Amino acid sequence: MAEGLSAFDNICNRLRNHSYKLTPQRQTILRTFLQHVDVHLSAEDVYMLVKHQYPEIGLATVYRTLDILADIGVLQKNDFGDGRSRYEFTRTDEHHHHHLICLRCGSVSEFDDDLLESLETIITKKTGFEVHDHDLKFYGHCQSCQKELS
Amino acid sequence: MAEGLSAFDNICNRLRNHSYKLTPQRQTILRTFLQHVDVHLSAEDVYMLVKHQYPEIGLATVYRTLDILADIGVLQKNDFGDGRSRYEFTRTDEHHHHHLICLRCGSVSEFDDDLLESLETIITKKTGFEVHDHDLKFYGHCQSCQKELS
DNA sequence: AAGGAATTTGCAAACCATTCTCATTGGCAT
DNA sequence: ATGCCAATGAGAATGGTTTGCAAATTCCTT
Ligand SMILES: [Mn+2]
Ligand SMILES: [Mn+2]
Ligand SMILES: [Zn+2]
Ligand SMILES: [Zn+2]
Repeated sequence: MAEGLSAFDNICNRLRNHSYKLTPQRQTILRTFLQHVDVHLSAEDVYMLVKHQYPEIGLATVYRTLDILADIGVLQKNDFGDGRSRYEFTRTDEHHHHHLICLRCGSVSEFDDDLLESLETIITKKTGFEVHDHDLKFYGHCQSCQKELS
Repeated sequence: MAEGLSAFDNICNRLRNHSYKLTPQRQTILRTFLQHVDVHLSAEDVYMLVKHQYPEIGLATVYRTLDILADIGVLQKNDFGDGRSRYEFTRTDEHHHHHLICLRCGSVSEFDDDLLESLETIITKKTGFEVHDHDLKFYGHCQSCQKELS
C-alpha cells in the first residue's frame, strides 16, 4: 500500500491493474461503499444510494460493478439467507469475521475470530481437500429480540 | 425413539403431532429421503425421483413437503451457492457436520466436527447474541480437481 | 359407514433477484 | 484527436421458488 494514496485511489489503481476502465459509475459506487463501512448492502441498496448522486445509473451496472469489485477482492459478497446478496467492504486487517444472524428481526452483527484458520489446516490434512476460504454463520436471537420475546 | 418403530413410522407420527395430514405424496417423498441418506437433493432432484413412483405429483407439492419436513426438523435445508436449496436427512446421531464445497466441480463433501459448540458458548457470553444454530462451509479444491489442475 | 370441515393437491401464473441482449456511449492507448 | 473495444442503460429473459384457485383428499365427528 503506497504512501499518500487514499483508499479510493488505491482501489482505482487496482481496477486499472485488472484492465477495468475507470468509469464515473464505478467511482460513484466505490465512494458509496467507502462511506458505508460496517454495513451489508444489497445491490438494490447500492442502487438507491448511488441514484442520488448519479440518477441515470442502471441497476444492471450496479450488479456488474459489484461483481467486479468482489472479483478483485475489494468487496466481500455475503449470503445471509434473505434472498439477496449483500456486499461489504473487505476488511484491511486480514482475519475473518463471522456473522450473527437474528432469526426474528433479520439483523446481522459480527464476531471477530480467527480460530478457523487452524481448522482449515486440520481439514486439509485429514481429508485432502485444499481449503481456500470459509464461511461461518450463526443463527439465533439478538439481544433486543430476546427482550421482546420474554 | 420408541422400540419397534421404523424411522418412517417415527416421522409419520411426528407429522401427525404437528397436525400435518399424512398424504401419499408426503409418504413417498419421505421414503425417497430414507433411501438417499448422504446425498444433498434439490427439489428438482426429489421431484424426478418421486415421479417414478408417483407420476401425478406436482413440483409445488414437493416444495411444500420439503418445507414442512425441514420445519419439523426431519430435513436440513442447505445452500451451497449453486442457486438452489439442497436437502438432506437430519443426522439422528450426533453433532453438526460441515460442508466442503469444491469451487471447480461443485462437489460437496462433509467433515464431522463439534468444535463449534464451544464457540457458540463463547459468542453468547461475549456478545449477548443467543446462538441457536450455525452453518460452516469451506470452499476450495477437492482432491480430484487438485490433480487435474496440476 | 357416512358426512363434512379443513387441508392438501396439481396446475398455471406470478414472483423477484439476477443476468442477458443489444444499440449506444465513452474510456483511454496511440 | 482518432478509433477500438469495453461499458452502459433499458428492457426482456431467466430460473428457482411461491402463490391462487378449484377440485380432491384426509380424518374427525356423528
Ligand atoms: Mn460483515
Ligand atoms: Mn451434509
Ligand atoms: Zn433480532
Ligand atoms: Zn472438484
